[in-house]
Amino acid sequence: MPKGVVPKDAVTLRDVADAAGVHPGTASRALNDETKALVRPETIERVLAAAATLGYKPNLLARSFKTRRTNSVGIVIPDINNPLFPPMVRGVEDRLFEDGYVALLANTENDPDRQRRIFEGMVDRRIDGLVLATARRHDVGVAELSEMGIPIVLFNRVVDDGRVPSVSSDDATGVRMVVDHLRNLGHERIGHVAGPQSMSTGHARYSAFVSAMAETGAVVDPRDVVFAETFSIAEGERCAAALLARAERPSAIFAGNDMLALGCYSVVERAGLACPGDISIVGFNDMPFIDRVNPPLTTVRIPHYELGLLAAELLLGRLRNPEMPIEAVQLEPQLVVRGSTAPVHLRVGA
Amino acid sequence: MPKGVVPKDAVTLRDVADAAGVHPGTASRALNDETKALVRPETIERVLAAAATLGYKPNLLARSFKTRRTNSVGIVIPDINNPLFPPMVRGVEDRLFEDGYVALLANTENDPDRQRRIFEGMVDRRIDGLVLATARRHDVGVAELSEMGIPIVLFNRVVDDGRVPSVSSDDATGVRMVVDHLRNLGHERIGHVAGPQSMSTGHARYSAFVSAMAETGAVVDPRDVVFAETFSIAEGERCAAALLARAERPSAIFAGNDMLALGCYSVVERAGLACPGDISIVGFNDMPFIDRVNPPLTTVRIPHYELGLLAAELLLGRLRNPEMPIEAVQLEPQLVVRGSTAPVHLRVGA
DNA sequence: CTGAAAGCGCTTACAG
DNA sequence: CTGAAAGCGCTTACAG
Repeated sequence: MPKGVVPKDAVTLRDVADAAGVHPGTASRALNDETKALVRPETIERVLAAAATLGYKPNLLARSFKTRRTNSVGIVIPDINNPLFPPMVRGVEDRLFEDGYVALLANTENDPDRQRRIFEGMVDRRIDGLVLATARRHDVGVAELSEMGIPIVLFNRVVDDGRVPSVSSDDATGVRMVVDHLRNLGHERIGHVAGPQSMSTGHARYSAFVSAMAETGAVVDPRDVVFAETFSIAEGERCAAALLARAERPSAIFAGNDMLALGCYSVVERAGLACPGDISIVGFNDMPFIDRVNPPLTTVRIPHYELGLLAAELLLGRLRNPEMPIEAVQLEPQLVVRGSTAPVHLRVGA
Repeated sequence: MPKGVVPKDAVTLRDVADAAGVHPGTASRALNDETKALVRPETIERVLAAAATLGYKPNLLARSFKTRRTNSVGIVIPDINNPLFPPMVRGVEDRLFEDGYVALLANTENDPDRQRRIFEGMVDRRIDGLVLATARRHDVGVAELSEMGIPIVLFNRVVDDGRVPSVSSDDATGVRMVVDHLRNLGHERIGHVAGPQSMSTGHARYSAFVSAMAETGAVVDPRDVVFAETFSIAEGERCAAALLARAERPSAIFAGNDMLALGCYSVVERAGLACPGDISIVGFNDMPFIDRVNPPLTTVRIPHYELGLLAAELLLGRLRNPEMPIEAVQLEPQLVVRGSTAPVHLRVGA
């Protein structure tokens, strides 16, 4: 490591000021959009010309050190390998990029300790704000950040106490569409592979499932609901296996998201069952590439990219005006009927 | 925007020094692993204790401004929505995180202008180095960065002049495995949907295809090769359609990557052809979730995560020692035979 | 081993 | 409208 060497910037503000024959303070004001109103037009021109000929580029580190703004924001997600997140992350990044911000990305793996270390690294680097998809319903990390006054926007998942701005999908509506669809097809007993109840998505979809079923006059046998520990294929397999192991299995399974649905697919296939011939399966999220699986999965589409875009928009708003009221935006989902569901009267043996 | 307000850090090095009864310079040395050897053990202890009770956290911006090291690196990719990249990005991030680095992520969309703006934003923020998956075979942006002395490591794609460190897959070997597989199955004429020739991946696979075919005694009709503009499903469709439009179509298509192969799938299906019944298709990359498509795609697996890991490792090495010789690592690929290829004698009408 | 001082490159009240 | 000065919070030759 080169030590003791602090190479100076090729050309600094002082060089520009000298070349333009003004004081560095004046050069600074001339170069800054917010203060250039304070300086005479001819002076501005002279400074700009000097800056251009010298190829001056401000040292952003010096500026940030002074102003405490870095024009960088952190994006924290569980795992970019989950296909749900790339489009959301793109949404956030694209909006940030538009405003000259840069994005730090990190994956928590839903590990609170890792999340804490990630938060620390970002806060220590003085990110201006944070966009988070990792919130648990009760999240001490998020609470701490809030108390520190770090601007935050949650996306996809939300916290239980509604004191943090967020952008998510209207899961209650989405689930109701699923239940109505299945019920209209004639399904009486619908099983549910529920997501983790420590997360708003898992919990909201589960409770919406119970209410929606009740609304259609169906009662949910508690044994027809199995709770996954994580939103993963492996957990989907475990839960689906439990459901299929019952003496009389439900004629349909609503999975808490597409990853869990993929797990259901594997188990159903391994059990030698046909889908939707023997059992119908529905997912949630309409994540990228899920439209390529076989049989085509009926699921609920949520606007991934827009969700990210909006989350960034909200954060940018708070950065401009910290006093902005707390918003919890919910985006409308849409049922996408594909091949994994069928009327029960078409079922083999039904 | 709160103006004119420069809130001071809660507790600074000066506070710690005061509490410990030492000079700030001494406190700095005591707190820094590289200089603590210069200070007396009791003093270190006193400083550490003071820092702990005060809850001191160094201002990383101030430190970076002084030392010109930010412990941050940029990851630049074409598009995180391409399933190939999430695992690679994870590999890079995980390795960086281990060493206390933070990652800035950006997507170029293969747009040189956007790439330039991204580079500028990162360089201006004084990232310590850059890991790039967006290189073209002749890339002025990459060349500029190199000349500026910014430590770079390329991954997935490489540049033609081998003067930039890189980690990629051994495409020549991978392609040879594909060709041998297909030839052993009895295929005489194999078409190729080639990737963009401006990128090393597209070009290397295309030329390896031609050589490997020759090695097996087959000659490639130039009309059996169609060049895609991008590695996308849409381009795969366009190229496959061109191939199928020929009076006598080849019995197999080797696609430059899995995205292109997916495009081939669509066209074949739309044409009412069966795969592998009527035509065999092979992809490249074995990208995540490609194992879920139907029919199962034969492809070449490259170690995505390890590739990212190694790229980060190489960069970290260069950060420690800028004089490190330039390495171009190639990782071994592996043929994954699934259902999209079949012996020609089993074909309908063959 | 430690102190005193300089300085990294900006921005911004404060005067004029 | 502009200059002069202070200062953001560190690190690091330079003395002692």
